[in-house]
Amino acid sequence: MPDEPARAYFTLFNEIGILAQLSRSMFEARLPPGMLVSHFSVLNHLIRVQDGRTPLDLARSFQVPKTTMTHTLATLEAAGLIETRLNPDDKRSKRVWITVDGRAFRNTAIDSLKPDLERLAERFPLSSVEAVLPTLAALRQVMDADRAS
Amino acid sequence: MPDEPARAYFTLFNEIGILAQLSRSMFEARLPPGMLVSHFSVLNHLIRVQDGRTPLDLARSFQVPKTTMTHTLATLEAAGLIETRLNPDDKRSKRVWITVDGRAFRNTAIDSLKPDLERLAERFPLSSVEAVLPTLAALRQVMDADRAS
DNA sequence: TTGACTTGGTACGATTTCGCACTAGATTGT
DNA sequence: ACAATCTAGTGCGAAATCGTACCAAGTCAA
Repeated sequence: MPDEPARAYFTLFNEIGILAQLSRSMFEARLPPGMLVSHFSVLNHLIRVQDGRTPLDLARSFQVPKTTMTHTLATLEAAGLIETRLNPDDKRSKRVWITVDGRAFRNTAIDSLKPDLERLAERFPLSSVEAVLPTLAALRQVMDADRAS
Repeated sequence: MPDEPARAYFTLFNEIGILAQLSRSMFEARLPPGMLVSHFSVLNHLIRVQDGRTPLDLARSFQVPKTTMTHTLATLEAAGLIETRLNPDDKRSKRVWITVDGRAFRNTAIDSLKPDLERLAERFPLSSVEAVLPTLAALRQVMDADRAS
């Protein structure tokens, strides 16, 4: 691969990294102190996708090591936002459930983020989001598959 | 803002976060043990943009707190990949220079990443990169400007 | 059934990342 | 000139993240 295309891929990943950083700051500025995007994302995922997933499931969804997920879940459970129950089907594993408090927390967080999104939407319209999302999702799928192999 | 558009923005940031995670893993698998993307990125930036930047400059470029950059630079300097000199124009600040070893390290890293990029390019062509890059850059600019205000 | 192997989860320690508080040097207004 | 303010950088402590090693439960094959 010649230098020029390689550079384009580097630039893409660089841009993605900085955007992840920027969105992280934006989100965390609105979350209560001590709450991080990692916590919010798990709660959001439990509602969006479904309750009752295993920790390993969640780790894979977010592409983080399972030890990281153990730690994140412990924090969420200590805060009463989730609860874990043993999985009767497989005694090695747990299942994670969001609590009433967890649901409320997630909804409040979303509400307090909306002003930021609205401001953002003025300069980066929904149509642009829809323009890039499929391509990014495709990239994710490719990288995901490659990683698994 | 109704729920539906809000969800699209959430999905976008979720996708960006996971992609950042995936590219991080991909890069770090090729870097020597102990070397992280944060280190590589700084070296790359010093070559791409220019030597002789101040730590604060770099922190802003990567959107990380300045204490984080202090730590990253200390690690790089301990490894002999950069050196810092006092800035005669402003005695509060330093300037960061990449060393010969640093340059070599960065070039080696890029070479060892190329196979991954080539494999990626088979399924996610350069044209797709070029399709999303301008939009992502625009999003970055908008968020950057918003943050500064 | 039993031994080899795989899978889900955690304990532990190292490192990164980050917020807060502080110092030294620069800048601004009067 | 000089006090108030701002800026660059670091020290320190807390938390997140992650790799390694480990244990318990499940699977598979002979």
